[in-house]
Amino acid sequence: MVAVWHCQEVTSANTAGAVRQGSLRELNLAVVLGRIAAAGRPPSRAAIAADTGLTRATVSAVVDDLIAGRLVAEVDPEPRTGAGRPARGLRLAADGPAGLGLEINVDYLAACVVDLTGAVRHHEVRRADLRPVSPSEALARLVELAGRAHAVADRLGLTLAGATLAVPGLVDAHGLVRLAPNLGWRDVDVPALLAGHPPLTGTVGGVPALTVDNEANLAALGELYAVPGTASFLHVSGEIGIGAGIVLDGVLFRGARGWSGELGHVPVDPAGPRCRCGGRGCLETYAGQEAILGAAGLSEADLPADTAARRLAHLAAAGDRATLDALHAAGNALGVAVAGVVNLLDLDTVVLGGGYATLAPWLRPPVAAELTARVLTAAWAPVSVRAAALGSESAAVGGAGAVVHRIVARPSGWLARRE
Amino acid sequence: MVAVWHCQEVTSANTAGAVRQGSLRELNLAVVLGRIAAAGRPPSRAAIAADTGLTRATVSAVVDDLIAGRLVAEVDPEPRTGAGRPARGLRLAADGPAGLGLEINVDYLAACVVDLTGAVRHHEVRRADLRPVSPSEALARLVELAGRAHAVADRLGLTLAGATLAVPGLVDAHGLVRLAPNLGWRDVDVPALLAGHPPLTGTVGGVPALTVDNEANLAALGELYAVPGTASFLHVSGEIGIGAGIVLDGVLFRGARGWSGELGHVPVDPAGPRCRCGGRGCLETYAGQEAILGAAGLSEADLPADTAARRLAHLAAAGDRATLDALHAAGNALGVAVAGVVNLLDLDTVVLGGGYATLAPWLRPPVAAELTARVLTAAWAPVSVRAAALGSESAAVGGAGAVVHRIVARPSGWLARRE
DNA sequence: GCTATTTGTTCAGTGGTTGAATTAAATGGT
DNA sequence: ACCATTTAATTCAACCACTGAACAAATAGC
Repeated sequence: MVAVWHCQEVTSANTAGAVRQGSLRELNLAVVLGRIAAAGRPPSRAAIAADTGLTRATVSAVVDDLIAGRLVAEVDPEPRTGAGRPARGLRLAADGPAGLGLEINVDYLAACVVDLTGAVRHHEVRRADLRPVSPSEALARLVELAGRAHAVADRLGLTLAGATLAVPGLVDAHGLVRLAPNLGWRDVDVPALLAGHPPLTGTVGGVPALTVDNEANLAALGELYAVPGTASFLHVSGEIGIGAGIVLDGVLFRGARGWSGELGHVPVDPAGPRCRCGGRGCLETYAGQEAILGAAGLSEADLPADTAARRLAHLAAAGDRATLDALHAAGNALGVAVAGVVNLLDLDTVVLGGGYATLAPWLRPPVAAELTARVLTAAWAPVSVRAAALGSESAAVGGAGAVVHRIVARPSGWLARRE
Repeated sequence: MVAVWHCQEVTSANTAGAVRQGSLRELNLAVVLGRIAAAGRPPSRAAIAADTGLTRATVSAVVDDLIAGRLVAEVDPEPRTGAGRPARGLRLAADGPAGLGLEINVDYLAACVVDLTGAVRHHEVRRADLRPVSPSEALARLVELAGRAHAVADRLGLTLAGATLAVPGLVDAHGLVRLAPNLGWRDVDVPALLAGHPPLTGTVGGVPALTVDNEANLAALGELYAVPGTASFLHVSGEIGIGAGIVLDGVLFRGARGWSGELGHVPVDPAGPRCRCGGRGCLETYAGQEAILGAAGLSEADLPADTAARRLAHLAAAGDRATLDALHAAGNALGVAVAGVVNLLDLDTVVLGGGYATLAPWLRPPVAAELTARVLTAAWAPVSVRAAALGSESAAVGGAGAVVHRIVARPSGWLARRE
């Protein structure tokens, strides 16, 4: 039996439920570990105590638990000025639990290992056109990559605490891929197909070993973890479809059924061309990959899927008029749609990810212009538009990051695991 | 000194910070009170214990505190079948703290008192055109209504625990009304103008006595409290502008700066008429009050502001062709814009509020049709569209409800108050 | 070397939950 | 009418985790 949870941010231990005696320690483990994770430089126990309001005694006890559980390590005190016993710095352990990030996309498979500190310790991409490959065959190849990642993690002294698989499609709460149009998948029961392949089976520390999630969502999480400081943003992911990952206050917003983020079918012009969704003038018909390629005079058949964005960037950099115009038009349409979202949600940052990251130099100006013109509060608080910091690896890294992020947010689960 | 907080949902006691010894009780007070509030019929201590996982001993102790603090009352056991000592039912006290809801709008002032159970115990509306009236004069009149509400609350044995003022405009975190275009207000410091007018001054139980918030936000909250069961929805409020209150998992979403919900300027047609925001073809130019009136052949000057929606409804009910067409067109545009939001946020319910509530019989069909056509997941999970349950009183009631809701969410603040 | 200062640990004390035993109040069978 | 049964609520010793103060450790400055 394979247990799979839809990847879900665990913000606090069990706020919803009752608070038992032991929850106190459980919550404070999370609080202290969170401070260590958030701190710029390794904080001392005393600093954490002053910061949280807990006593130094309590913080020491909590930290002992965290060190015993290999979540935190002590570092030598950094040279400090002034009198007093030097503090021992605390930082997240780089040899404790780690997350395994996996991705299946149209033209590649990827696996990576991210440790508690968020560092990518291993990364492997295997290019291959997966559209003609059956789901079970694709997953079998993925298991190979996962196995190698597992071996590398062992060698580095890391313990894999869970895995997240990114797929370009709608995923339900049980890890069932409802629809991944570009892969040609429909109702693929990933957990069932992976049954019996550790480390992708069973549970780790009470949490299912594998979660399956949408690629755009995980890419947004990757961006969140990679660039600390921006807690709320819209991550627009331009591929064949256009997905949006919405991060609000450091938490990925998923919607009632986990199907949020469909930006491609926001109407841009009701009299525009017919869209495959049945509507007219959806954003996708202006700023989707096919639309941009078409406007630039290229046909999708000309080139492998993975190089579309790079090909366009190459042409644009060379000054190709048709391409520049196509990108400008796409940027305008994107700006119109994103402005609506920004007005609605009062966001202050827009991140161009996926294929758009490559094209950001040409998309950013028209997008920013539309935002300035259409966002009501732009005069008071300008909206910043930037390219994603991570490249195509963002979804896998985001998935792996989600695993370790969950441990940091609720360390008690990891500490209570049977070794 | 008047202390004002921007109305903010307090979801849990102090999850962000450290958990002290006393927080345990603090959290469990909230948990137990929350169960009592959420339960359909008065639950017994034993049922709460079974439900939360706490022991009956703990629940009894917690309930004692709640009863002593006049937040909970015991009711006679309801006739039950089967053996065993009958349970004593627990319900929210109807004679404890209450919330004062106030509203200043273009053509009326309103005040209401809502008790802990959510019942509206007092409601007064005073119609008057407030556009020519200065802010201080308008607030002076509001203080009169607040005074009467205070007197009524006293007579009913209720203790006012705070007040919320709804205004049709942008409000910042300190209660400063940045801009209320339809009132003609700009940078009005409401708390300063109300200084010295209890019960609108100072703090109650550690929480500022008065919070100021946007009317559309509070109307959405009113809907949330009035119709239990729908935890996530989009509340569209059609007045001169078009505001959207976004409720996600029972929490009003406010955006980074509290300025979320601007739906009126979602683009519907980039080639459409110019909008006062500077863009083109914004939703407001199709489904705003003026637009509908214009399309129906009426001019705004013809009628007082408050009757626009009712006048349109009257004409539509009488079968007036121009009005029916105008409403149909507005509904279509609204449906297009809302479909984008629903796709983005994966919502399953849309509530037509404000002026749209009156016009719902005519707006609902085209809105629903557009949603069915444009929402990608509509085939799996249809989106329900319905009129708001509360009428024009929704913002005041929602504001008062927010006060008592805050107490239910964190009873320790109320219990710790100096009597 | 001595004092001041800051860090981290030890330890008795306390608040709040736990779990079992006890009391309370009803039903149902004989 | 009486008693066993059943469920509700309270009482009480035990225990767990945090508190606060005292103490030990480690450094800078004089």
